[in-house]
Amino acid sequence: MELSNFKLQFFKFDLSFPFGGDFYFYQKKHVNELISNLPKMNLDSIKHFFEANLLNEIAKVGTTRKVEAGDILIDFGEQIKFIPLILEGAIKVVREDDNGDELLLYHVDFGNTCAMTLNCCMESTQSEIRAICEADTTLIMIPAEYMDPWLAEYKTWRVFIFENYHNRMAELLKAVDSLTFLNLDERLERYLLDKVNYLKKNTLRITHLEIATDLNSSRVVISRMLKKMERNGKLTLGRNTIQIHS
Amino acid sequence: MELSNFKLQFFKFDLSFPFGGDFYFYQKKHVNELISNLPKMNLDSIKHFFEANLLNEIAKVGTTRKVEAGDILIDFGEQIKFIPLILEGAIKVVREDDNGDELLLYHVDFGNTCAMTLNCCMESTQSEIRAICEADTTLIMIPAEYMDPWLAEYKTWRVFIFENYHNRMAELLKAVDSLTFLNLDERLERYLLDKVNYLKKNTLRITHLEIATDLNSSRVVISRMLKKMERNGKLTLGRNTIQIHS
DNA sequence: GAGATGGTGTAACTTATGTTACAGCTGTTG
DNA sequence: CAACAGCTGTAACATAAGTTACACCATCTC
Repeated sequence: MELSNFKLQFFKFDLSFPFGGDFYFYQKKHVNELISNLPKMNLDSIKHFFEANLLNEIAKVGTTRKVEAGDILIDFGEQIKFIPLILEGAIKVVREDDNGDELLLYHVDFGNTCAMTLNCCMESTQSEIRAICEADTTLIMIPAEYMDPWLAEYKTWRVFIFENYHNRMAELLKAVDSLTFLNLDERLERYLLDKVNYLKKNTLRITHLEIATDLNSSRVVISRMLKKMERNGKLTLGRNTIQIHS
Repeated sequence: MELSNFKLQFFKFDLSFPFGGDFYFYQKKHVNELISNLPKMNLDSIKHFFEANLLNEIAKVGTTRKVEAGDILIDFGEQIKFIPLILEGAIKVVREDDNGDELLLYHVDFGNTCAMTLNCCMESTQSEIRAICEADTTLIMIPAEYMDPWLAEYKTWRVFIFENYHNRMAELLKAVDSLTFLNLDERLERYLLDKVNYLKKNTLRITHLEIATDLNSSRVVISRMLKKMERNGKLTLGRNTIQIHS
């Protein structure tokens, strides 16, 4: 885990700069300037989400963190002390039962946070999910104690948090729908298209076993279905790769 | 739909009573006094959830509504203009696909609200679910426009809203878990126990077809499983009734 | 009380998915 | 290069759940 030194740098600057509501544009520019000095932290992607004062605060108390593909960001039962705000990359959120069987719930990508995590921040409960990085990911970690006061103070924070809840809820609903109303072959198809979408690649590096795990199925079944899809011209199979024809 | 006249009555009273932060206990009592004058609106069940000023506001802008068992409270695609706060009764939330196939997602009962609905209030989107009353239900309807300002102003409102989100999310997660990791017979068992729990009756008035619909299964299958459970001494079947042995 | 309606029980069959078993292939490691 | 581990393909079989069909009841209506 790499922590940037952004916090300190910003603080120094901040002392010389008495912000007020009237400095909106100036201040915004100021934050951007700072960002440009720090190639590792790029708030650009989120700067339209938040009002200037809040961006300021985020920069002050947040720390950047880089996580590699495959790393586990949050695991079951962990106490969460930071709100993760994703700047870049992609994270998958999975659920597990007592037997260790898994199911992929949904993906979280740029500009979002994990609403499951938010609950934990607000109520100091434990994580009910596991979050795994799918690609190299950059995030800002915001200490959980800011969650509540920012809700009171910043309209854009409220909007952000609620939009995230809404999105996560919609994703969960989609998961329920798939499980209830779709057959495995349809779920598989959706899964692959989803992956193509958020990884922005037509050729996926993945094994049949990994897919089976995500869909809580078995490897043999997935291989069978993939082969059928290949015969139908929907994709091309290779060792560790699947090329989707879109 | 019956609207109480609570709003006006309270307002009259309110004018003669300049509230301030220091009047906490007095004010609380005051609210209770008012409530006792209005058998139809009983804020008792929620009075511990909210700070006095907020209770005050709820009473001012909210209207009570009584809904009968079987009524549809919210339907797919509806625009939601009120936050429903359940005082008494039980509501089930279901999901439907294009073919009209249903699935029960979860139940909402006393002291709770439907977080799905909250999203809609905040973002003026349409309902993704249908909410059906399972028992005669009393609720307070709060106009959606108070959602955001109260978040800014009242800590207890924030806690309430987030707890609700958390609970709904947990329920959805439970639904996903059931669908993924349980067989239909286990889901059926859970379903029945759940029903016993929140209806607080051991003998359920329900048909096999209704159960099949809630579980998105077919009547024949449910009858088969129920019969087996009866043979195993878990319950007693009757026409339109199931008595659970607990 | 005859017919209609809706709820329940059961058998026989189909289909989707999971399981076991095994063979062949690829890339890695000693 | 021999041994091994991990990935893929396929056949044969097992199981869970859905479907169709029909009989029997209870209740309600005319």
